[in-house]
Amino acid sequence: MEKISLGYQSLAATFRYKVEEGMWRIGEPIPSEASLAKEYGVAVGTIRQAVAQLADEGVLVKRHGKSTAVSSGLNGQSMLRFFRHQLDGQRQLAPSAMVLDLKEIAIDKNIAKLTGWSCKTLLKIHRVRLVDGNPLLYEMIYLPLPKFKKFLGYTPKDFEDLFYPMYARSCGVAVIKAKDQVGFELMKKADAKVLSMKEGHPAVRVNRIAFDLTGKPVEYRSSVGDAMAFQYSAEVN
Amino acid sequence: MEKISLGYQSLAATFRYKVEEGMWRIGEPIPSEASLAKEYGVAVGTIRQAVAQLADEGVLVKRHGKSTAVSSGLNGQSMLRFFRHQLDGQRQLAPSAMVLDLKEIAIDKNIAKLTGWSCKTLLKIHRVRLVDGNPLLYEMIYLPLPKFKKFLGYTPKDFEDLFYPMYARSCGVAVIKAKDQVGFELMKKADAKVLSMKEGHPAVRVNRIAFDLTGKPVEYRSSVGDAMAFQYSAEVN
DNA sequence: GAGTGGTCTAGACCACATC
DNA sequence: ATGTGGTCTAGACCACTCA
Repeated sequence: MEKISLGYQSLAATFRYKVEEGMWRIGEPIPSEASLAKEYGVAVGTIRQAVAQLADEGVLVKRHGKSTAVSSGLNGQSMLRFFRHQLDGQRQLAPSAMVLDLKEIAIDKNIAKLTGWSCKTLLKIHRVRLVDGNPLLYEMIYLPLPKFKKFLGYTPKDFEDLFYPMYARSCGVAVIKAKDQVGFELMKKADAKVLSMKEGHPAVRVNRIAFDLTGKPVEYRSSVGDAMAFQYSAEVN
Repeated sequence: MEKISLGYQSLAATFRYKVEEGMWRIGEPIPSEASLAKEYGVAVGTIRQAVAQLADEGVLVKRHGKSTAVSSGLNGQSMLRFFRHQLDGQRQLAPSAMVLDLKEIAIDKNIAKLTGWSCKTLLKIHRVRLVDGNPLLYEMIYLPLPKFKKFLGYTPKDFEDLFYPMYARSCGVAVIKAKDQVGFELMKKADAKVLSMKEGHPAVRVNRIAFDLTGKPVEYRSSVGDAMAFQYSAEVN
């Protein structure tokens, strides 16, 4: 095994590969910087630079005093917090979620184009997100099917409130990034029914593509809710 | 002058201070890393770490082969690109902007709360952003007044299409970050008139607070447009 | 060619978490 | 006490920009 690698960028690529191939498993610690330095025959500082880059990308997580680990991904609370809730004094909010339906479908041409997925079938999950029992968001979630086949045997009540941690635990998929597109439309009949609203009511739609550790799209999600209750926050840099 | 500073974080704070106080001026190069190392009696690597942190924050800009400089800020095209334009084949889009009005006003209580500004008066600028001559966005821009007093003598036609570079050049203010809030409402009469639309039409409102090199709010902007033509993109990490 | 930042080394010592 | 990552040093050499 000759080493062609030169420089911390190649090392970073090597480490990224280890994560992709599952040699470094999600949520688990990687070898110490000192041992990696020995293994690759470089100075510790060089290892540190490579690790720092991956930590920047969200692939690795550094923990002072403990080992560096492969990221387990976002926790998935990132959707509901975008709604403005009518603040009833200091009362606690009780967000929850409910899966209405799941089924295997043929891949949608539009979704295939957006995600670049080459699989033949998808798992389509309908669910509602609620606050204090009131339905706020109606979500359609599409997952590529070889990868998420474990969910095929699930029933609606087997799903947890937060999906992303469940992806990590059950399917070995860590979501570390997502791209949202926010648009407005008039509510369709089917959506209105689920949300107990009138057809034609102003609605917001958020289409999201979520990415895993390797930068590949692993989820497509289309959510609809009451435009009047919606507020989206973002930073521009 | 004794040095109490220890570590690259203190150095970063020192450098940030130099930028705040104008000792390092926006758009201009800072001393080389070697000379800074000598000046502060630390190793070059330590200087590099401090500089890297500020570069990360967008305060400094590194340029391989040339000197590191204080950032001149964002270029301000970050608003209009959020609309979906009906693509007429491969035709080029021609975005532009027009200032309708500017005046000095007493500070708005709500804006004061959002920005933390303690000044007494603001400059309020109305402008329209157009694509191919069609009004798409109606913006109200609020600027704190000691800082932007130079604009008091301007007439509408003195303003350029992109505001942020103009802030930098004319007022020494570099915008490097902003926070957007996207919400939905029904169009008010005054807004509808400017945009050639009907009152009560679905409208999107984007409220933005823009921050300068020192992290202080320097602009409040409220923009309204046709919700049906709007699309907002953001990344979640 | 002179000056800048970018990469890398081989150490030292510090700060934190854990046993 | 041990092992981890965090900070720092004092060099060396490389890569880029520009006069």
